[in-house]
Amino acid sequence: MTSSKTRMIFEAAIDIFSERGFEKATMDEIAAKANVAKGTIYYHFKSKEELFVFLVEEGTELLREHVLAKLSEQMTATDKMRTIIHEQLTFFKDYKDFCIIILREAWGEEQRQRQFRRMLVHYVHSIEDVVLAGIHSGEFAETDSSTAAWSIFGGLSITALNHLFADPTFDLPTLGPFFEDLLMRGLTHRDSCAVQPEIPHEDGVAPPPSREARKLELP
Amino acid sequence: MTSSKTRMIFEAAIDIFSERGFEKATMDEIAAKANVAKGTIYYHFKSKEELFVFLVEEGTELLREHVLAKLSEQMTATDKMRTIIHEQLTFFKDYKDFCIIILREAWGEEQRQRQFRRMLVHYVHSIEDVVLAGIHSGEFAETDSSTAAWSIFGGLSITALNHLFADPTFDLPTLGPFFEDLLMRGLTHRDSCAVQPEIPHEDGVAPPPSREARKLELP
Amino acid sequence: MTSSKTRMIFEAAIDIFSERGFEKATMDEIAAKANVAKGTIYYHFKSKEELFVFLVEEGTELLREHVLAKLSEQMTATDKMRTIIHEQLTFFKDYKDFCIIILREAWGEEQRQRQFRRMLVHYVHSIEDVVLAGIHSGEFAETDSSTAAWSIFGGLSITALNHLFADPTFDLPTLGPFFEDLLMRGLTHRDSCAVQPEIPHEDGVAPPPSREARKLELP
Amino acid sequence: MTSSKTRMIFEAAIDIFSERGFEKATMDEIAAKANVAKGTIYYHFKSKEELFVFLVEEGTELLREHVLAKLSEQMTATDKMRTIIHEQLTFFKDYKDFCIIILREAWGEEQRQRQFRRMLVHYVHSIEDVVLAGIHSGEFAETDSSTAAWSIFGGLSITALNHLFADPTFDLPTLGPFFEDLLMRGLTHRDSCAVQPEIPHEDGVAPPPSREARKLELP
DNA sequence: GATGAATGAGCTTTCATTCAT
DNA sequence: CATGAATGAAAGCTCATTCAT
Repeated sequence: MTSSKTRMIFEAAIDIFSERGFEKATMDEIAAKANVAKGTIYYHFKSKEELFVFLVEEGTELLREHVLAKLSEQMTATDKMRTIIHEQLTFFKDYKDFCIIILREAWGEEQRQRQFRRMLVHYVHSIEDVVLAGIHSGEFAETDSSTAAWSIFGGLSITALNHLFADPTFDLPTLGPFFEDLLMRGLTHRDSCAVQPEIPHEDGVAPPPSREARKLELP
Repeated sequence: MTSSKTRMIFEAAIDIFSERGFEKATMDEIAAKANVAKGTIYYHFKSKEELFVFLVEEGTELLREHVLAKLSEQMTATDKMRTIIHEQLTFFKDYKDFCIIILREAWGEEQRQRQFRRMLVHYVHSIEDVVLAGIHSGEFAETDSSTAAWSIFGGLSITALNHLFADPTFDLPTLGPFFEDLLMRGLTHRDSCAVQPEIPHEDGVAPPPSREARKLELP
Repeated sequence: MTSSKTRMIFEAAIDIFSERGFEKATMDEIAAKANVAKGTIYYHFKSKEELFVFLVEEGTELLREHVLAKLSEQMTATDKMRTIIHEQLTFFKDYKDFCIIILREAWGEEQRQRQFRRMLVHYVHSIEDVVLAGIHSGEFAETDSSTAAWSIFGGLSITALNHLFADPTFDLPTLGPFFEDLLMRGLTHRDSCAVQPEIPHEDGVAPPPSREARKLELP
Repeated sequence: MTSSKTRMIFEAAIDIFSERGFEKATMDEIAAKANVAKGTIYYHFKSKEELFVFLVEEGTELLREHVLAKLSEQMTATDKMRTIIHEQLTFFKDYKDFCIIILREAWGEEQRQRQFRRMLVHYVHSIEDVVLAGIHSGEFAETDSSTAAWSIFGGLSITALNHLFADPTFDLPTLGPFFEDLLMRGLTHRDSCAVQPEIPHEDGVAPPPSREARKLELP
């Protein structure tokens, strides 16, 4: 990453890979966007695959560091989890392209895809650690921590991805509170216990607004 | 789907597409697996893309029907949600290949990918409907139903996908109870309120087994 | 040509061959236009090439008969030539598609192209016969009759073809008088001799009207 | 045309296209004849069509320049026309392949064919300009200049084409005098008026040799 | 007679990679 | 270090022809 050429290639590659996907991206296009000759890419990276793996490793590591940097020892598991949610959304907002690459290119039996999954597993383990800490501290109920961690990661990612494709300008961190609520208290959060006594089950009472109409009205 | 050749092509296509991804899959390979000549595929489907879209539409619709068929009017939203979780996992177990295709091929700006997302949106709307019904009935707390639905779909899918790649023989429905718990009551389920008194959360007491070691110990 | 199917195929083939050319025309398209199954064409014609040759032979023979039918023994060579010009133009007007096929498909070393040229040679010989008769009778000057005949045929055909592509509705026989003049008396027809004494070669005098402006003003 | 590879491809392409026609010519064949890899053609030309159009534009322009270069301001229209006839025949002799391509590939509604016709029209306009100048100067009689020009071009081309296929070694310029005569004075040339008194038109006297026998006996 | 599903050879085009400069 | 012309394997797709019904 020292040479400016390497940097330019790196950035062009993220752009092109996220836009086209690994298979459809061409070295010509990357070279053109990076303003270098095609041969130059091969001077710096052994192959298209290596370029991709390099990029994916850097990116996943960046995500991991971005999120972990915000966690401190003193936080409760709950606070850590909130932070994770918020920071992953922020990261996806800032590195939209990379977010797309992550979900698109990790699944398959190619070498680069296995490598990619290894990186994801590494990241998700960081989430799982928080889950485990929470269980251990009593904040969280006993559960399968791995499933919980992947579920959190997957829910955040797919939702983000969906939003990004539906509206590229959408501000992802906006979704944070919903995720926190859903994740910490579930769909049925009977908050302070004893609350929510008068559930208006009656038919027709305050019908839920049409799905189309109410998408995302923040409180 | 009447002709047996069409059926053979269809099945071979799922196989190959899930194994290789859309771009890497070749018509030669599909033809070979389907035991038909390459031209035969083109006799039945206009193009590789059309074959893929057909397959994806059939598959997504199958998923939707598979899940919705198990929901009945009398169920509470909570029961419906449990059913959705269980049935989606069952479907992913039975149609593993298709599950892989879903997450891998829906993200991008190609025509087939937009079409694919349209199908996913259709399915996720069905989940969202249950969320909305639950909110309406008071079973669920107010929240952004769309985010909740995508989160459920994404959490289930990515977790399933991860498991399938880690261990193709893994029995996905096993994860159901964890998801139900996580989804309905969140990480912090203080069930019956005031209950859960004797959780041995004391530090150091029965430390969670090493992450690698305990993956997925069902209760 | 007895069966109605054969006739339908024949007509569809002329349509398609003239529109697409031999190579680009497909048996599917011909079958569709003829409202028969593809196999039916092969029941009546051994191959695409045979269908084409059949059509070309019929057509060229038709042209030859169409023109020759109008020539009578009593006519002078000059009148015969006028008739040939007029009738070929009429034929090209009525069988536009075939006219296109003629010039497009006769040149090459494929079997069908040799066969096609044989047919053309046959037709051009009929023209040459009139030239020879005219020379013999003293109406025409001595010249190479073959070159004259091909020149007449080629001049008429290419001009017609050009007009047909520029304006498909153009009425070809309109061009007859120009051809007759050009052919019988040449560009420099000083009819009654003694005419044209003061050739104004001076530069710049009365510039010729713009080409675009005067196209085809009939007298 | 700078690179030697481009030149080699260009020349191979003319060869193959003229031999096979646009549709039947294959890029493999062209590559083989040019002694380059198939990919190399695509490095220099975007597509088969572009290669063809390039070749056709170069060729038609070459024909036009070849002919126009021999015309000088001082010439009379008659001399110019003689020159055009002679030079076009010379060109067709030297660039036989291209001559074949011209008449074979200009007729149709494909993009390349329209483009081709545009080039032909450009060339024929140059002929028409001479016709117009002759009419203006009084050398030529009034006539439709466009029809005359296309007629000249077509007569020359088709006749040449026919000869080339009948005998590839035939020396086209030999035909020049016949064309000049035919074109300038028509079939019925009563030359200098009153001249040509002793044309032996007596019946039976020196009957024209059988058509087959005398093809092209130059005076 | 007529059909149309099936075939596979053959085509154009793409693109990661190499290498002489 | 950097370049970009050259490569050739591989891919998607077409279509004349066949043949069982």
